[in-house]
Parts: sequence; structure tokens; C-alpha cells
Amino acid sequence: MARLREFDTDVALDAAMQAFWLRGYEATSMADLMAAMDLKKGSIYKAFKDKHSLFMLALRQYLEHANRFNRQHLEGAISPKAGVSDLLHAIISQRGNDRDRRGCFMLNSLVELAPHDEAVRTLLEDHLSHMQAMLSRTIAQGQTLGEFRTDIPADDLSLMVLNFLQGLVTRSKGSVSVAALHQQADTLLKVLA
Amino acid sequence: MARLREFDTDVALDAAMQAFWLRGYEATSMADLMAAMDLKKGSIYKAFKDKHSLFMLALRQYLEHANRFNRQHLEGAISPKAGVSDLLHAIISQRGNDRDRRGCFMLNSLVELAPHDEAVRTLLEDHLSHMQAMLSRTIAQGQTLGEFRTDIPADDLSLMVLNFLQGLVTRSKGSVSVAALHQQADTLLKVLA
DNA sequence: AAAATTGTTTACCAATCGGTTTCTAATTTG
DNA sequence: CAAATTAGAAACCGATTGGTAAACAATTTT
Repeated sequence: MARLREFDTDVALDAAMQAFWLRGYEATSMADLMAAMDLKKGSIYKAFKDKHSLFMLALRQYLEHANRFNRQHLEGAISPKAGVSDLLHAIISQRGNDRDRRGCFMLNSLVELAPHDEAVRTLLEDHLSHMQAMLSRTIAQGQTLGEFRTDIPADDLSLMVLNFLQGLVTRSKGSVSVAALHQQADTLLKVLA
Repeated sequence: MARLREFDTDVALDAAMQAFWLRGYEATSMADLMAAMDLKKGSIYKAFKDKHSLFMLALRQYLEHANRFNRQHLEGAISPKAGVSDLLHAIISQRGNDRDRRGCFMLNSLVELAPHDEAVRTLLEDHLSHMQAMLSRTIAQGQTLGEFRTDIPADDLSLMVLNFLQGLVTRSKGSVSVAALHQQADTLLKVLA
């Protein structure tokens, strides 16, 4: 080890994530990244190899953060049903603060890159199935407590919630009121009971 | 009028649509479009103004086609509920034939461009609200026939179907079996009854 | 302190980007 | 046929793309 790095890798990575999140992979140029990360091109390439590797790291960081967020809301409530409700409304509230319509970085990447980029595809595949498993566990608990209908397996219900959620976030890329989204979430919860 | 056009505008536009559909707006270069449309650059610019105008025309053409498709399946069945079922399974069947994981051109554009491109955003906004209105009408009919639950307004149910559908198509950008998607659609139908 | 090693900066690279200009070919109108 | 008009082909445009090489600066090891 000789000269030491002058910047914090995590801070720089977070800045890169914000840039990719805002514009997507293709539309984010190295110039954009340099500005966002406040680094010269050489430093970026030395620390993160290339644009694609940097993107993968940024995406991984986002997924870890999203995972923590989801688990906290899903399992931090007083009951399984309250957890599902809390998660839905928390995600919708995030959309309300999203003035640039950035949406969900995971879904953006799924749409833009998953079809042509196998590394992205498998990474997101794993994330989605993990999230579904978590949801399914919570819903199954709620079923034993009588909070959710039992005529449909928890696995199927969790897939429905996930589909609903993904559609809702995608839809929020257009112009929809946050209040309407909250109402849609309540409709889903009613249907699950 | 002097010399007449050697190519069919609609055929060329359809080819452009395929190209944009496959890779998205940013990732599709003029060279890609030239190859897909089998035209030289000059001809494209003379006939379609520029890349963005060409994209808007291609997107409009797609939306018209999608609209016909949706209406035929939704209203061409023997009952409202059969129509909703038909539409869901027809869309899923399309995903099964989508080896390149192109997904839905409308949703791809919503995710990639709607946040930064107002023309795209309003166009898709109109399309989505029109589709929701159509769905809502069909579901309301089904409610009077006793095919759908009446404890939730048709407007809310239609939003749920739309969200579900969008999430499902987005999800199919990863690796999911068509059979699983059909099952998820049946779960939704069960919940609507 | 000298050598070795690593981070930062600057300049540079070929390739490609979307778009235009120029020239030629074809067709209509007078 | 001649003039006018429009389509198509090819060359060309500056700007930008992602990525690299080289020079310089800082730190560790000997």
C-alpha cells in the first residue's frame, strides 16, 4: 500500500447510484458520473474498473438498502397484516417525495437492462424471489391469525401483492396523485382479507 | 409533388417500432434504425424529421395496435368476466412468445422516457386512463351480472387489474415461466369474483 | 533518503453519436 | 422538352461516447 485514497468509496458509490437511478444506465454518461461523484475520470476507472462494474456495485448497494427497508416495514409492525399495509403505504409515500419521477431503481434496471444483461437479470431475479419469499412468510403468518383469506395459498397471494406493487410503482412514473395510490393499496388489502 | 417515395412509410415505421421496442430509445442508434428500416439516413430524416419524432410516431402506432388488441379480447368474449380473463391470458401468451424479453413497448417507454419527456408522458397518460375506463366499463357490466364482487367499486377493481397487469408484464422481463403467469392471472380472477 | 507503489490529474484516443449538406436521380407541371 | 420539385445516396459535420496513457503527487518500505 502506498498513497491512500482521498475519497470515501461508499459515498462515491452512492452518488453514482443516484445518477444511474435518475437517468438509467445508457443515458448516464461518464461526464454525468464525474459530476455526480465529484471525481476525475481516472479515479473512477481505477477504483471501479469500468462503467458497467460501477453500475453493478451501485445496483447491489440499492438492493441491500431496499431489502432492509422492506424487512423493517414488513416485520416491524404489530401484526402481519399491519406489516403488509405499512410496507405498501411506505413505498407509496416514497413516490410522493419523488419529484423527478425516478421510480424504483430496481424496476428501472429490470426494464432497461434485464433483457440484454444476464448479470443484471440474475441479480434482480434473486432479489425478487427473496422479496417474494419474505412476503409469503408474513402472509402465511397472517393467515394463521385470521387476518388474510385462507382459500388462496400464501405463495399466490404474495405474488399478487408483488405484481400489484410493481405495477403501482411503474404507474407512478406518470402523473398520479399519491392519495389515489394509497386508496389503491387499501383496495388490495381489502381483497386480501 | 415530384419524385415519389420508394418505400412504404407504414412498413418503415413498423420496422422502427420493432427496433425501439427491442432496445429502448437511448440505446437504439440511427445506425440501428437504418439497418432495421433498410433506409439511408437522409431518407429517414426527410420522411420522419428526426429521431424523437420517429419514436413518437412508432409509439403512437404501437398504442393504436395495443388498443385494438385490448378491446377485441375484452369485449369479444361471451361475458365480461370471460373478457377480462381472455385479455389477461392473451397478454400472458404474448409474453411466452417474447424470446427477446422485449416486454410491452408502452411500459418500456413509460419507465425510460416518461419521467423526462413530457410528450411521452402525456401520451401514455391518456392511453392508460383510456384503458382503465374500458376495463372499468366491462367490470361494471360484470358486476350487474353477478360475475364480479360488488363490495368494491368497478373503478377501484379496474385499477387493481391494471396494476396487476403492469407488474406482471414487467416481471416477465426476468425469467419466469408462462405457466406461472397464467396461474397468477387465475388467482386475480378468483379474487375479483 | 531512495526506491517502490499507488492515487490523482491531464491529455489524449478511436469510434460513434445525431444531424446536415451536397449531389444526383426521378417525376410532375408548364 | 424545360423548369421545378422532391427522393435517395454519399460524404461530411462538430460533439460526445467510453476508455487509456502518461505525467505528477503522496505515501510506505527498505
